[in-house]
Amino acid sequence: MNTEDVLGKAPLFAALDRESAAALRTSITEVQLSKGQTLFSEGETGDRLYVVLEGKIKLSRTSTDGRENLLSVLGPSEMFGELSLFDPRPRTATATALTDVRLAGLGHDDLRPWLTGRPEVALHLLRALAQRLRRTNDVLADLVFTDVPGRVAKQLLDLAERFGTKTEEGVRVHHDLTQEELAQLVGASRETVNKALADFAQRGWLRIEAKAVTILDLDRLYNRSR
Amino acid sequence: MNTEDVLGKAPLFAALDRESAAALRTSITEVQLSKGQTLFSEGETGDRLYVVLEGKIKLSRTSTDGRENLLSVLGPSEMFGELSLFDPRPRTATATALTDVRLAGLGHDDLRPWLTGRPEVALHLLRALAQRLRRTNDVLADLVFTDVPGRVAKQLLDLAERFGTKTEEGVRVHHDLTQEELAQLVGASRETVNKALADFAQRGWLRIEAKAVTILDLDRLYNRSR
DNA sequence: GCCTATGGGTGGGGTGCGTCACAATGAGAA
DNA sequence: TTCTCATTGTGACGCACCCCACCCATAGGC
Repeated sequence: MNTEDVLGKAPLFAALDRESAAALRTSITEVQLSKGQTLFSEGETGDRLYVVLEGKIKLSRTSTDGRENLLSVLGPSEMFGELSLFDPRPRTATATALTDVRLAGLGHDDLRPWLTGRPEVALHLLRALAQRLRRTNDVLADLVFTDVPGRVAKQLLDLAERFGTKTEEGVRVHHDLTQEELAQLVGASRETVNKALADFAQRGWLRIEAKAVTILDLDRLYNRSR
Repeated sequence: MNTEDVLGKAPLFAALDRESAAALRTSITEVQLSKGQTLFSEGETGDRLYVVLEGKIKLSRTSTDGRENLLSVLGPSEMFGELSLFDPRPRTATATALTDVRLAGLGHDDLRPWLTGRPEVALHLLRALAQRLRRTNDVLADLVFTDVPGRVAKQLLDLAERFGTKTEEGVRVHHDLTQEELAQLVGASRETVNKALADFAQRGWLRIEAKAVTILDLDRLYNRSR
């Protein structure tokens, strides 16, 4: 997919007609990172937002005693880093490339005139943040009410929706996460997640692959996630 | 505190000069609820946001199997219900009065012209949502990394900051929550929260009162929360 | 080829906390 | 006042999950 199309799906650009979008694109700085590189770190100042063009990025936080947790994994057309832009404070998360990645970056000053001059841009962004807040509240509830295998199942289904490709066997989800990272994403230990995955595989619901799974029985997995 | 001053502290009005604020106020509908009444429920449609003028409101969600959890407790000048306004979907939480309460309500159509005509309003709202998202992410991390007593301590300190009054003994926090509700707020069982509170009281860090606590040793409680 | 590092797989012990069960206290109604 | 219902207080028990310990497989460097 080309840059144009990927950007068009981001909430920021979806609000704009073709002409305006092209104008905004002139302010964009493209960034390339190779796998493992970090774009910005917790505590730094920063007022740029990014849209993933190609590849995947993870957003993580580190607790005082050094333990990590993943807030999210982002793929093409998804936006991040905008909190420091709307609310001028240090970054509260670290952004690291899970794969080689290409990003579109936009600074506060580039965006400002569009926010003030184009109400529909601000409205789209408000909607995007509102949706994120809802999602985050869902995740919160899951942490309280759902056990680890359930959260793993749910997370896999979510990843499948966003990154999955249909095959004749089922849905292949190349998530690019180590089991350690998957564990940090669902708020559990690596071992427990591994055992949950092994159990699912044992039951024939999925097959484990390198940084990927193929979901063979969506329905069963879905039931386990509720 | 009078209505004018309370509203002025809400992010929605903070963006406006005195004159515009007065104009926006004419669209406001005031609502009164008595303790225990619900303003709106999960699943309903709705496109109004509210600012608490007096009293306290809780926002809760119910999981499929009937268990509840509290998203937040809101007091004067705090805003809620705006997600359904920015993102037209059914409400994802239920709003219930913890005390007799007075609210300022504003519908989508009332607000729309201000959002489109006044960029600073939209910017303030974006900032408010960004801050909420950060807070929610903090809560998420706490659920993963902090034990129940720690979460209780943290929650009490948060409530103290927002609703506490200084006395010669310490800080009195009239939170208006039953221990059951406090438990739902920190994502734990009522019993465990009770035991944590009893332990804190035992150590002389606080005194338990009816729907309130007086924090006697802020420092120790703070250390326990980290 | 070999050697090291990184990630995956698996068993077992200890424990924090949820669940159950019941007693005690308090607040509001009649 | 007394009765009732809501809320608080506390012990016993079980289990999900964290932590530790270890081995295996694979990939990448030399």
